[in-house]
Amino acid sequence: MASTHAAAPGGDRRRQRRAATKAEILRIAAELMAAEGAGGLSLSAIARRMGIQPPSLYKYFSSRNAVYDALFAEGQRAFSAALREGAEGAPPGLPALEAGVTAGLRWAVEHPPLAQLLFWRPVPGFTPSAESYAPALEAVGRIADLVAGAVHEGHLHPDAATDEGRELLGVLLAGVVTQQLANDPGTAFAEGRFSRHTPAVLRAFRLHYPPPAA
Amino acid sequence: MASTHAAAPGGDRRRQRRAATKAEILRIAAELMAAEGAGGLSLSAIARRMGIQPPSLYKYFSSRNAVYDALFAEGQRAFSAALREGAEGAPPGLPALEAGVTAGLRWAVEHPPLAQLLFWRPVPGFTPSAESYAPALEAVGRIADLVAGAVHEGHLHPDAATDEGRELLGVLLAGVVTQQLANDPGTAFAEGRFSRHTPAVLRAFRLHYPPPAA
DNA sequence: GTCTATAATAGGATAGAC
DNA sequence: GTCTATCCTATTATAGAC
Repeated sequence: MASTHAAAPGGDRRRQRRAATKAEILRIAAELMAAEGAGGLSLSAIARRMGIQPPSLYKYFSSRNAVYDALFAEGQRAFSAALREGAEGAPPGLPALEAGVTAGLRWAVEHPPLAQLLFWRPVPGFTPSAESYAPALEAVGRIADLVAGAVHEGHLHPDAATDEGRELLGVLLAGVVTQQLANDPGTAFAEGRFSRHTPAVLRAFRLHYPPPAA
Repeated sequence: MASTHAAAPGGDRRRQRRAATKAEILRIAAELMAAEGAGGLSLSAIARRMGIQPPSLYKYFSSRNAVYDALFAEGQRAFSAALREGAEGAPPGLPALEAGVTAGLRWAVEHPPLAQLLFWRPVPGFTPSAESYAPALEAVGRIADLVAGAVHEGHLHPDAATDEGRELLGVLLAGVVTQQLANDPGTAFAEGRFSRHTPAVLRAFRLHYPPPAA
């Protein structure tokens, strides 16, 4: 009854090894996307870079799109984590919103291939699976919560928490990422010709939804 | 001395026919990009759709990237024209700026494949030639002129005409186009989940650079 | 879990006949 | 300016030995 997948001695090591190999595949895939463009990923190139033969990759991912799907999920989780960690270190309300959003943008600018996969649709035949899309919805919800928090603290007009407000914020974020990655790639977040204007972008959002009291 | 390329009788017709064929190639290429994604263009597919053999295409374009280059140039010209025509129909200053920008965004949302080629970098090995990039600079200059006009009329703070102001506006435009094409493609400009917020986006820019007098 | 071998396709691009 | 034929390369994916 004791299969190789059960909790037999050595099974954990084997699973760890397998997970490490999958992680290395994804790491190299992201490197290749950075070099060739997000749509230019090929299993052969991954295998070459790893020093193995292409068929071996199928023991870890069932298809090329499965690799994209895993990268998409990983990217969404990392983006969502950046939002959360950025917001955690700041006082609730507007500061948390702006810190979270800034951290998210920084992550995106520092991870071009994954960010392109999240914000654009650069791969012809690929659409994320429902499982991989779940963290995407979580990130959207997280931003919505931060906006709601800022409204609740009286730092923003309640209209900021409407569809219009959330979508306007999404437009601003996507704009920074898009312009930075398309027109000034490889520059650090703080110096990026577009990402350096993140504070101005946040200011625009603030001015658009001033609190009722002010 | 009279070569077939000179102004001999019939030469014009021949040139027109040739230009028409090139235009049809580009039209079909744009259709395929819409269906397969901007990076998914193949000469074979174009030839199939036209009912000719792939090698025949090389009489019109010297390579696959030459097709992309022509599409890029065509897109930039059309985008720039949309800006100009939109601005022309409005009073000078802020109205001209907002009308021009809105017309440009409308064009982008209505021409997804070309807009992706202009705003993103979806094709691995392709970078626009200097000739094709010239209209891009023209479009940028046109927006700068519109901003300067609004400042000159006293409708915007002079800071709007700085690098920061122009880059912020670029971020806003790229954000609308990106979000609309990536997350709600195929919807008309006025109803698009993101493009419908164009007036709000322009308002944010206005509020960010209020005129000194106000 | 790795390999070799191979299928099945497709792609871009060129040479040369007509 | 169109075709056929072809080159060369590359891809994803599967079958089966070890």
